[in-house]
Amino acid sequence: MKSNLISINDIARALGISPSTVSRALKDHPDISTETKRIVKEYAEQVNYRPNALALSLKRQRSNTLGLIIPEITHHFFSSVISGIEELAYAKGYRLIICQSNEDYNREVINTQVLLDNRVDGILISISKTTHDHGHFKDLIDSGIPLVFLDRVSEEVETDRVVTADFEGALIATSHLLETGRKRILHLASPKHLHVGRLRQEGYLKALQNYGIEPDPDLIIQCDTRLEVYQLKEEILRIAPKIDGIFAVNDFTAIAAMQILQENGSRIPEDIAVTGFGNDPIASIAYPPLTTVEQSGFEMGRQAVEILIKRIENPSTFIDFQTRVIPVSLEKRAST
Amino acid sequence: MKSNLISINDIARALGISPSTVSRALKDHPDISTETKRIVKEYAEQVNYRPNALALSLKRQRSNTLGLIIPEITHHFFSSVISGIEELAYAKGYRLIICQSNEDYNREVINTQVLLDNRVDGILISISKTTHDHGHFKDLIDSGIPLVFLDRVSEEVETDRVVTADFEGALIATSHLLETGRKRILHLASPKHLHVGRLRQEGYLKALQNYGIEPDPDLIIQCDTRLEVYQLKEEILRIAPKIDGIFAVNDFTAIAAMQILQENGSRIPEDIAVTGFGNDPIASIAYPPLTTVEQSGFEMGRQAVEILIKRIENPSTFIDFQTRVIPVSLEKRAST
DNA sequence: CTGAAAGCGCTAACAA
DNA sequence: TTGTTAGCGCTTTCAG
Repeated sequence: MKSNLISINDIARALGISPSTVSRALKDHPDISTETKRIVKEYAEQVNYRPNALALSLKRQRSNTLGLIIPEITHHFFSSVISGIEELAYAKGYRLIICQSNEDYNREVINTQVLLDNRVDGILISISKTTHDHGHFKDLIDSGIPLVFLDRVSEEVETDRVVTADFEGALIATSHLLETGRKRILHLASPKHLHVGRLRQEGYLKALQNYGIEPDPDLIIQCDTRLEVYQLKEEILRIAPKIDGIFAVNDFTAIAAMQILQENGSRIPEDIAVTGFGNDPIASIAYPPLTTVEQSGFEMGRQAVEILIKRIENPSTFIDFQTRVIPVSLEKRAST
Repeated sequence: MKSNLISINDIARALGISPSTVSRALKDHPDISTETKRIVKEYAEQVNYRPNALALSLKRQRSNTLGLIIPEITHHFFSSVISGIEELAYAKGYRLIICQSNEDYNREVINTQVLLDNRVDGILISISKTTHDHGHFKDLIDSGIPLVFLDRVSEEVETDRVVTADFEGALIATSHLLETGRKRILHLASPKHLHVGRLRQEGYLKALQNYGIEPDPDLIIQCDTRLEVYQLKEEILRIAPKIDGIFAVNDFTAIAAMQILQENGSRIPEDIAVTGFGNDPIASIAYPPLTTVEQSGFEMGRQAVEILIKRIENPSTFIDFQTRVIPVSLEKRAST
């Protein structure tokens, strides 16, 4: 059946009544007679009428659309975040526009503009690694649109946040290494300006402190991608004989490290025990399966949307900004 | 700086000129005097004017938005597809609304409605596994909106398609097993109604035929997820002694099969060589690293958008529907 | 119970 | 060179 985008006006004309009556009839306005309602609804059904969301949005000043800016869609953690967001947004009747920053500051700035231009009702954002200036977030706040940070948050901007228990995760992962008798633990860390990375490093340090171990600055290397592990291969192998454990800031780094160590003759976990962070699907498939910190992206996404929609739907009632911390747990596997 | 959503009318009022003059000045209409343009642009800049995309869309009958319906965002292949789509769509000035069907037919139908309601200019879709009725796709075609199928295509609907070279991929993967001397090759297959799965099975059969091997129906098991491998564990292990190779319809299935076989004492590739399909990141990390068919989701996404935008931007000029086949290649690793 | 009219923000044909 | 007006599709106040 043809359905070439009928409007309320078309229906009104066809039925010889006014557009306003059609509008009301379709939404069961009490003023309209049962008979008129029946006729209108029947006809609307027949021609497959569907309200134009664009016109509705313009009228209502509300698009029922959420915007998301995320560093990299192709990254299991982020794609689970998206999945969680999409799930709840859909259930609540919101659409989702997704922008990718590709870890590029400039693109992130443009993306915020694009979302604003499209009058999204709220924005979810996980900050790019190259973002140091947070002015564009402040502009969003100023323009009055609700904003929720996810995982990678801005500390300069006051708004709602949903984060992983990064400190605790790092603490339990490192403590686990210490409990199993490891003493010289290398930390493969993220750049300092990433809040997440800093928290994980603090968790690592705290664990050492709890066990009365003096941290050794040589045992903290900034290295948080598979590629960087290969670039820093020489350095890591040089340190290898002096260590018996590794706490890596994420699973990719952990696995790459395991691989170069194994190629170099180290046994895992006998010589060096390794833990990652994130519980990416690759962790359970790595050899040996990687002990890591489970971090639910899906749950983060859901909770972020929950907060965001609450803000959108209660614009007047002031609620304090909150930071929700999604708990983590240790997945013990054969690498430790 | 405050930027609370200024409209053209606001500017007109503030400057004491008409909205149409403002509109024209902002877009460098030749009729407008240089002086007026300067004043308008300066003011617009100052109050941080941004055109309302909703109003524009309504007026132009064109939203510059693309819709995507995809089975599961959390799946590396699909997330790379999304990434390719997002990349090119963004570059061409289009927004992207993403819907997830979660492999659920009903949700897929509703999603097509949602996208239509939002007046997207075109739709990209990869069909859910549970979709057997294709009426909703026909409705889309009837309503005149360009539609491009991605990877999992409908054969009942005539439109543009971008697909993987599934047959060839299966052919080269199976041939590779045969070349290395394997003769009894198990195929872990997708449900028959999935076109992709059927093509891969045909490629498998063709390879056998090329090598003069009679296909054995017992050596084709319908099993295409990690979970199903575990559910069919008994059956697979029962068959294991009789086979020397496996061609799995995807990498997860291949890896899960390797794992249950290894737990059961089989050596890979010595006893049984295994190939997957897709080159998921886990393939290179599996133990042993999995030989598999490289399939570029990113490239598929890009090409699908390219076709779609061409259709959108040349609605009148009739171009024949095309099916673009994205080539594949074999990634040889230690599992064969 | 129903209709006319205005307006959301923008553009474009037509007038001046 | 600029302004007036109508209209994209819908809702809603006000009138009848």
